[in-house]
Amino acid sequence: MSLATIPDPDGRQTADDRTQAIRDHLRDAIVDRRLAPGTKLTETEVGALFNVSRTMARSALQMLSFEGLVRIERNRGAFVANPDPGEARQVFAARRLVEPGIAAAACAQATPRDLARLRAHLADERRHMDLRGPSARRAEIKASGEFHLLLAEASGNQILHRFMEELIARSSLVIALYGRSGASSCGHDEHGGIVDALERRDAAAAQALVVRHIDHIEADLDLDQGRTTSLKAALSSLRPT
Amino acid sequence: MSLATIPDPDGRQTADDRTQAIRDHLRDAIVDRRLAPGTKLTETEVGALFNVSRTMARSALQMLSFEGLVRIERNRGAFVANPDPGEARQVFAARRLVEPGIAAAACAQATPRDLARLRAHLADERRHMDLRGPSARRAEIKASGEFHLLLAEASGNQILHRFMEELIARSSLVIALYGRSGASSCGHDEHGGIVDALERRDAAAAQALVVRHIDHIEADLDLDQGRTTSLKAALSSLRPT
DNA sequence: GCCGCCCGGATCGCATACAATCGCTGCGTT
DNA sequence: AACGCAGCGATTGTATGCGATCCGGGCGGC
Repeated sequence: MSLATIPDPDGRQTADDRTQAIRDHLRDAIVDRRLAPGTKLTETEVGALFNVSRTMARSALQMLSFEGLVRIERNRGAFVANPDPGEARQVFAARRLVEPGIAAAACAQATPRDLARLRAHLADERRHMDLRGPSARRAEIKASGEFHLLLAEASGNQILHRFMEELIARSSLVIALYGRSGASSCGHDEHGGIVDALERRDAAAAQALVVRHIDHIEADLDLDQGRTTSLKAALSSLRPT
Repeated sequence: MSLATIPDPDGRQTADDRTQAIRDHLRDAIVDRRLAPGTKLTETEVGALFNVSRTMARSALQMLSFEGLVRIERNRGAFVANPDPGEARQVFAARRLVEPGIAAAACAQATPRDLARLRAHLADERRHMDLRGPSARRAEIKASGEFHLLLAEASGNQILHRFMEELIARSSLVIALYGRSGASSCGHDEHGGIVDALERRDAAAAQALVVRHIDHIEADLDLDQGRTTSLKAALSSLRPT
């Protein structure tokens, strides 16, 4: 029954913000699709799951709504976001705008430490790729997202990093929703190529590779599926339980 | 004494979210420098100013901290952000990355309605430019920011629009902090040129003009002033009252 | 006289309590 | 039988209370 457990339930070790921890757990659950899009997240329920009061649950949900992973309707409650194809396209349009620039910046700014972390991450990704099955696919999506986050970190710009955090989280949700399962593993080699470009400090190449990479990810999506009617779109907002 | 008043204090007219209104008022006050950077924003005090309880004040402050306009220190309180030159540079680096792309997107997506609104805004800006004095300068900074927001709106991408909202707010703060007063009015003609390019659907020109525009804004800043020591930087975090 | 320590006030963190709102169910009416 | 409406349960919106934490000032020791 438990969705996730706080590392230290008696609440001392965790030190600073427990609400932060709740938010992270919920975000993971959403991005991993352990929480289906459209699911209602009752404040009381969330609070009970994490052994905190509604205050904290509410706070965490509000944070997630800022990130676009949760939709809050006044006097109705919070629901796991259920991005329609249009929203999905916007997410990727934003990535297409932002990420090449981040790659270029990372080319100029990346420290050896950054590069090492990227390399280490590539190894992680390869490990996930060897596995099969739905949980492996989840892990793969998550790892793939983390690569882009590391890239943003390497750019040395905290603001862009935070933007990317949001974009990656929403992308993961979109991929989980609309991804054709088949080709999603193609990403890894492209990641490697990007790191190569970074190490050569070849900004133009890095940018081009990132654009191609995003193209590939988006091409793997099936964003035309729900195109029946506007009624369907309206219904998709309801909880599928 | 009153910082700002809620349109309808008895709290009916405002309809949906009062915390939203509080956040907007505070943001305006910060961006306008009616609240000096470093000022402590006590939950109780904010609540009293807007006739709400700490709960709402806290919520509004938390939103602002997400936007980077307020810094929250655990068990200490909320303070108006006091961006150091490094942070200022990150803000503008982010804008330099994002805005040209937005301009290009706007070239492709802008509706006649968008263009009309941009034109109307240009007229507003010209009106502000004719006035002199500190309050006029504030209005000018704000109007200048709104132009970029309209541009983001014209791009048709809500996500990018929200990113720009944050960047513009932080930019306004940075300009207010580090701007040399003299040349800031140069921006207007550039705005006009950008709209011209949009109307011609000339994406390349629009991008180039936006980049030049951001260059000019940033060139007008004096980001080397606090370069004495790291001690100075540490002290700048304290409240100047 | 200077330094470190302890204590008090202020402020936040979080929980709980009360009020407002919404959707739903069941009844009465047409 | 279908529609409209009123009461009710559930859930959120908002306020307040209590304990925890941190900063600053006063006191004692060195």
